[in-house]
Amino acid sequence: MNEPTEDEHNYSTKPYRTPDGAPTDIAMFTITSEEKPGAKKALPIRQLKVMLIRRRKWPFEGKWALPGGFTRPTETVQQCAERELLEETGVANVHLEYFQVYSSPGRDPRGWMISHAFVALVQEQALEGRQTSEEASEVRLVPVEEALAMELAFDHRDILGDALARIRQLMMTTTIAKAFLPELFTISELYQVIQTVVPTFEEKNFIRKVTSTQSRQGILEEARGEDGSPLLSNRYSQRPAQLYRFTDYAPELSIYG
Amino acid sequence: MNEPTEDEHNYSTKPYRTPDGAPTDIAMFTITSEEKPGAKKALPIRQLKVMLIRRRKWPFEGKWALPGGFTRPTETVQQCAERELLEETGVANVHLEYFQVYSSPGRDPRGWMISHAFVALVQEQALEGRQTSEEASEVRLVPVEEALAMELAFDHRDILGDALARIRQLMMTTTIAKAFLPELFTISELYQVIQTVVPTFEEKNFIRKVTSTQSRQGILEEARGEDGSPLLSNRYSQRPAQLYRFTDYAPELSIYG
DNA sequence: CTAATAGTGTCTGTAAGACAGTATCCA
DNA sequence: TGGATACTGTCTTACAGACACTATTAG
Repeated sequence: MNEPTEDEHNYSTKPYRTPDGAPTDIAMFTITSEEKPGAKKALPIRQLKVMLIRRRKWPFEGKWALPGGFTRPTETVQQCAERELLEETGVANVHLEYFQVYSSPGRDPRGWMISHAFVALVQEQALEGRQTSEEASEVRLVPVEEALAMELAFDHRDILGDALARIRQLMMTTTIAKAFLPELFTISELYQVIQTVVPTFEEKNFIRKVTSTQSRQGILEEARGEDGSPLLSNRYSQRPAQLYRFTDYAPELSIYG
Repeated sequence: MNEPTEDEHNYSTKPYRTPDGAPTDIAMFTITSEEKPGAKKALPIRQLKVMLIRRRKWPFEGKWALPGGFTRPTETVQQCAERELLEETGVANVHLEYFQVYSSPGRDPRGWMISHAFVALVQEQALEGRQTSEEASEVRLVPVEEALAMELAFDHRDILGDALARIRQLMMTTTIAKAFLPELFTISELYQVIQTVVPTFEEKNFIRKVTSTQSRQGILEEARGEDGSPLLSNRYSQRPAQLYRFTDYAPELSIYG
């Protein structure tokens, strides 16, 4: 380090109490898809789930908690969250977004801990294999409503509630839905994903709105083959449906106009 | 404390390096109004300004910086920001909103400091008297564009840039404009405030949009006297203008419908 | 009267919303 | 052929955008 040391400037952190750590907590969401029993080629049942791990140590030993861990002096909190997510759940290349700080005195029995909360969004496929690992019993995907009813460690239920509110807001105001969708998707897949995260969402004429270039100014574009023919999917329907992708257009919302 | 101590559980924070502090930094914005030279009863010149203080100690001695200070173990970072704002600038009862964490290693020469950044919005009148105090030379309201061109302490220019982006977004998507306005205001005052924060904002027919109950679903309501007569203002115009107030309706924005 | 701001009238295009009807394909 | 999803046609109402026009009052 070429920086001057603390001593050279008569500066010391010792007279003041300093935090005992800067942990991160990560609310990692995924949407699971399950075939409707009976009907093939029907829209699947989708569920929003959050990843929880079971604590092995004091405090809150045996309780379920959000994954996370302590930030190191050599990394940012974002890097810490990426690292912990990889270490604890084996997941990388996730949409990972900081959203809030939790600093109430006494929130952690281990000491003065100011925690940094993230939301992560990941596709179900990215978790495959992970679910059957040797630690499977200690890592669970829990439906969000169920998780909110559980007694979680620390203030993790508050954090989870806030995280859920955040991704609901993000789902309506940004194109974050792409984190839950393949590169190409049909309109009804998109509609289902939005409804899974935001159950109150309902739009008649959803197709009209989202595909009319004029009003939405093209957040979606039709997928076409090299010869210009439309790309279609019949994963969930008899009649093949047009596939779309998100453009990188990000609409600016306003309450004034 | 009735909590179990660390020792009882064989837990100690000592083996790990812990942060040297959890400071807060506050970007406090205000809009100054100045009468147009010459014309009376004309719309005032409004400017967005940010509060800076001059540092007296190492590091960055003599440099301008955002106000802020170290969080104590007995308070949340929000409470810290409120306290520091009061101590350093004499301002209380402000709209104060957390917005980001800054945790790059090396961002503070004093050690490992994870900083919590807030935006504050305050009306010019709330700062009156403060500007002529004995420390006046050490606290300044600087036009934002000027501040962004200055060499500020730490990473405060980055923080200020992010804070500005944040209040621009808040200005367009929430009713935060009320923090810069009196309880009752005219449509053109509102329009001016929005334009001062977001210079690119331009809406022909602003009155129509913002007062049509149908489309905006009433974020504003007309102010009326006890006898039901409309309350008017001629502060900035010859012809008296209708006064409005914000309702507590908060529209939910969506890119999908 | 003029300047300065506040607001209305009116026209055009287009979107929103509702909903019935048609299209496609599998079992 | 029926069921399931994917669209399209069409109609009504309402808003968006433009812009000329009127209203109010200080000086």
